[in-house]
Amino acid sequence: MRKFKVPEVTIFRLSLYLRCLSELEEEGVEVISSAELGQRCGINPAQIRKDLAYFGEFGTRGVGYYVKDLKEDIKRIMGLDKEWEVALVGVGNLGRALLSYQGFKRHGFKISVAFDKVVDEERLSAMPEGCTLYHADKMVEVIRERKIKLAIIAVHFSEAQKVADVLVEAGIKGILNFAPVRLNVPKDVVVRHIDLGVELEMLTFFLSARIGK
Amino acid sequence: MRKFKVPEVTIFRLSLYLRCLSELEEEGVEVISSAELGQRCGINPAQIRKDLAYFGEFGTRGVGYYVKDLKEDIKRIMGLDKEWEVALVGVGNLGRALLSYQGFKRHGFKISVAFDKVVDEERLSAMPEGCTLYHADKMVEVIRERKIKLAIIAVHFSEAQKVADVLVEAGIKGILNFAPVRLNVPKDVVVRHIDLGVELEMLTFFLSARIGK
DNA sequence: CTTTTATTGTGAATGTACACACAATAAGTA
DNA sequence: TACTTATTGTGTGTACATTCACAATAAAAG
Repeated sequence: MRKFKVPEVTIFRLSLYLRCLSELEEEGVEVISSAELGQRCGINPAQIRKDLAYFGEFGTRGVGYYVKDLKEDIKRIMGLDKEWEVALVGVGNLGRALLSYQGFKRHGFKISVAFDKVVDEERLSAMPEGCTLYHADKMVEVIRERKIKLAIIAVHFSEAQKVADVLVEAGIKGILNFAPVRLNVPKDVVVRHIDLGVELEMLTFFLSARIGK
Repeated sequence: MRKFKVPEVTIFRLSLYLRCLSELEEEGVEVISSAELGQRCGINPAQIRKDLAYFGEFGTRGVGYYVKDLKEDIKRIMGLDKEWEVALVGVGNLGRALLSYQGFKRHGFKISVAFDKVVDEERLSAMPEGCTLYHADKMVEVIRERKIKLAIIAVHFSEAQKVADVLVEAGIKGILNFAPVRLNVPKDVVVRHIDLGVELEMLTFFLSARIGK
């Protein structure tokens, strides 16, 4: 396990590098320098090297990085060398959108169970191959049974904290939260928060400053 | 207009303060100190004061901040003292989820037009009150006509850049992008990027480091 | 009107992240 | 094997962000 603290932005950028490397691999590029990679993903080459240096030495001096190897290394660093099962809570509009999002698979994620207070034909028909819908009452049981560690909260904000509590009880260790609420969880549980309102508000700030609408 | 550069995190936090202040107002709290506000939203009180100091003096020494006033001030700072019309491009699963998201209204946003390559009964029936669906060909015309400045891209990644180009042509100045692609736009256009894949990958990094699955 | 109290606004200190510049070094070439 | 070339890995300086600590000051109390 790592000894030194790695900045969060570094992890964020690793994920960008990974996407870029996948593209390069598809294009048939075998070797790339930090300079070229930096160009492609809009990041300073020194930054890339520093980011990677937190985890070891992956390049070859005078040559660069072998695309395939670096991709595998970053995947391993980020824990993406195996598939992750994900539990989805809330099969409303957003939940269904997430279920149909094809991008997860490419990243090695699979929503294999979904939960809702209501189990009806509409929701059942939204389930893709390999994903089972359960009543919300079954959350602890099913998640424990399947040893799932990742969950997505896509319920109304008034219920988000309650859901989070149940997920923690069920053994979930990482939560992606779409509800506009700061979740209270034990510190061994990691939460990432996607807040559409905040994102739009940040846009309007920059716009007002510029166009002075 | 502001003379000094304001860090992006400060804008992010202003948005948090705003939400917190709205909650306080609903609870009937009239005055709050930076210490209490900091407690509530998990931010150092000195940080809050510094953030606000970029824009002026809003508190009363020995007393604190008047909730209602500060809320209005932050709204004004962020350009949220008027309603913003938003154009949505892509009425697939994600687009429909966004159309039904009630949170936007609370923040003063209104999706008033939507565009898709396909205009069929399924999509038309997803339109809420006050939102019109147009064929994608009408983008430039409608957006210019209505002088809309904000747009959300919720199309397949293979089309995102093309859509962005059209939006820029139509006069859009702020884009919220859900497609996993770094958009290329003129520098007077602001883009915020929501990348589900990256968010999940960041989770697995922290998890792997902890539970070493 | 003066003193006390509470809390802001801010200069200075600390901590963190970024970018530069170069020594270290792997591979290719003579 | 020695030399050249390209590019990494990293020590160092700089810029930026956060936190501390206190002087400034508004309101309340005497």
